[in-house]
Amino acid sequence: MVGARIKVKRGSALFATGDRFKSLYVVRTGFLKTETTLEDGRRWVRGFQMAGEMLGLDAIANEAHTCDAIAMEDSDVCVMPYDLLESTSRRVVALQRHLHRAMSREILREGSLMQQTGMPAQERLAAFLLNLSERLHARGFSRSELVLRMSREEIGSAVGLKLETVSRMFSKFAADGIVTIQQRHVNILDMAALREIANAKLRSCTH
Amino acid sequence: MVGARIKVKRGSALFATGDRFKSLYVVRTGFLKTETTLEDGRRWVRGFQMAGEMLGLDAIANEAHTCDAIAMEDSDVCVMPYDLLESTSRRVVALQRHLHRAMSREILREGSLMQQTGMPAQERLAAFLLNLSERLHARGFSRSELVLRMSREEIGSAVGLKLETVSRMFSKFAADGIVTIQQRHVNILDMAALREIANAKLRSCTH
DNA sequence: CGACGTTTTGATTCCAATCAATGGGTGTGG
DNA sequence: CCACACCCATTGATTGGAATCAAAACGTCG
Repeated sequence: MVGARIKVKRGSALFATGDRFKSLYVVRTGFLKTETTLEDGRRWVRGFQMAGEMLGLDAIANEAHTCDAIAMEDSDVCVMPYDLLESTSRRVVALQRHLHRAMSREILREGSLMQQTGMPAQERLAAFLLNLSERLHARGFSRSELVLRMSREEIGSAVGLKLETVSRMFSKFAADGIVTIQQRHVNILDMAALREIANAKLRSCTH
Repeated sequence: MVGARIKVKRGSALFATGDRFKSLYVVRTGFLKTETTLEDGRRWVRGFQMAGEMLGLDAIANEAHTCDAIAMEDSDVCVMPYDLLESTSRRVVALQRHLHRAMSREILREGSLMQQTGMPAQERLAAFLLNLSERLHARGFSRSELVLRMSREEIGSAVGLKLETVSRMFSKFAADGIVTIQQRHVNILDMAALREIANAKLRSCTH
């Protein structure tokens, strides 16, 4: 049930904002980001996608892509023509289920990001690191040692902070002995502490 | 293709967080809000739903609702059993399309809310008012005269601000002659100005 | 009328953005 | 191989906008 596979070179786009919607995509190998250009020309990172994750779901509504999907490293992507998905999912219940869940999960993903609005910077970054850690772990990598494929600016853009703030918070985590950071190599030393920071609301209430 | 219709009394819940997912819902008449309880016990409004809008899409992924849907006024809601939707949409292409689009639109909705993260308070509120205005207009109501069915606190919660800030910004809009406000009755006097505020990024670049 | 919930307004605080400068890494060409 | 340039990251100083704290005005309903 898999369509063609295509390679996307680092820095080039799998699809761009405004492209007519024809297919959904699943990352096979590599690492992508999705981003949009705001009215003022600044770019806003909507998410990062790694192996097994789907792209393009937002394009169904208007039959046009609403963001650019850009490879952050040479990537291998599976193309699934949407009309084929439509017709096949009419016959194969499992596929229908899978598709609906993928969409629903995307709604949840955006929602949980939304939730961070209004949270302090350190909580957002803790959550960002934990999320990355989990996703990498689910793919067989170390839970504690991660290599960030994106710049501080891109992280900030994704979680709603400025790059300086990202840098400061990373430094703070390092000073507190929660992580070690060398450039883009992050080592999580104290997972529990990170989790506590990410859910700090709890304590502020227990007070 | 419509299931049963049920009435939800003002203040009571159509569904609650954790409820097993069985159906999607479409508002017939009335006005609902969806909200979740954060770990610290505070409540966070995820959105407001009016006639024609769908609820429950976020529950598909985990077969459980992730928010409470509460009627803000006596409402009339159409219940669509999900397994029936599934099987019917396998036969009726139009329904399948409709469902997919509804999900995709929900993804877009969350995304456009996300976009407001980092915007100044007045831009968010301008956007909020415009959004409400559009949706009411699409349902045959006046574009400029609206009655807010929710409190300042709920508005703030939905757009990521504190109630005092919401109140201040409303006062500011009124002082600038953009709107008149008496309690929850809002009259938009200068739609163009409101739109400019909502897209202020443009000007800050043109500078 | 009186009590409660909501809204407005004011004073102050605090966090992240901004402005600004320095340091570190990487890659290229002399 | 080193020097230079460029990009990215860190750190410091200052500013600004929303949150917070606090109090008063308004509305609604029993």
